[in-house]
Amino acid sequence: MPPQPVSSNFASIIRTLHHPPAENFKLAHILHALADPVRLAFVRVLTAEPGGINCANTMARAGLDMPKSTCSRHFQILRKAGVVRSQRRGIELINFLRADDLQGRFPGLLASILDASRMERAA
Amino acid sequence: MPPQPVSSNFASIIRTLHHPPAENFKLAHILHALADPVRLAFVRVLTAEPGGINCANTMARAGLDMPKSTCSRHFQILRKAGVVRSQRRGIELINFLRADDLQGRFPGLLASILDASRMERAA
DNA sequence: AATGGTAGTTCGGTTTTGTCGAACTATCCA
DNA sequence: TGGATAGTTCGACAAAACCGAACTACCATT
Repeated sequence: MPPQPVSSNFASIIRTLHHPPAENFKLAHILHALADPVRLAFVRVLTAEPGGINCANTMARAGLDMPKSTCSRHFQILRKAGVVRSQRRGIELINFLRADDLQGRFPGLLASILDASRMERAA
Repeated sequence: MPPQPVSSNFASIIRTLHHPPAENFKLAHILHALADPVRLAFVRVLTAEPGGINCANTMARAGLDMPKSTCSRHFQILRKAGVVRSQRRGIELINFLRADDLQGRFPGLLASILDASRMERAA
């Protein structure tokens, strides 16, 4: 086949950022996504950032430090479960909590987990 | 050392069945324990059995079949997280949901997860 | 107190899942 | 076109899940 002149660069965006529709959320996946202190900390940060926040700043706000690849993987798990939506804004990837989708699919679930998380931190 | 005449057989019971006190529950452990369809099914069964239910019957009521060792391990994870209390009754091990302890430590958490689980099943 | 039966745990080997550095891709700016 | 920044993917290694087999605990009978 002939060589591609320039790699069409939106293909990879589509490949990396697939978000499940709310009706396909699986409870087990959501609980697994939140059953990790790092990811739960990320979600707590996201609740305070309705305008979205990028990966590196999420780590900083959570007071955590880790390799970029690990952070990326944590966000990937949150994304695949439906907890987070990510969209590119310029050079960075902005993450949003899918609070409404979660509330619609499993009412009260996220709120009670976040309550529990804050309670545990406060103790 | 001198040979033990008869192995003191309560030691192993203490070894196998250690239940954390409610104030030591970790949210991440509880979510991890419940982030598995099999264990979540077990917990749903336990909610309907306030008098406790043994391992084999829990599987049966959940409509599941698996090796004993796998079932044992699932209950071990639930136990270590604090979701379940197990006590020997004669030949069998009876499992109870620690609903009150969970409610005391993380109010509303278990209820919302069970609601979500039943909702997902019903759909 | 030996035998046998039932309930469940532990062990060992294999498979799956998580972690992290290195290389790669996407985007912006000069 | 080059350099800088943000994040993803790859590959190798480490940790955890799975299941059959062997083991322990308990009860009942003899």
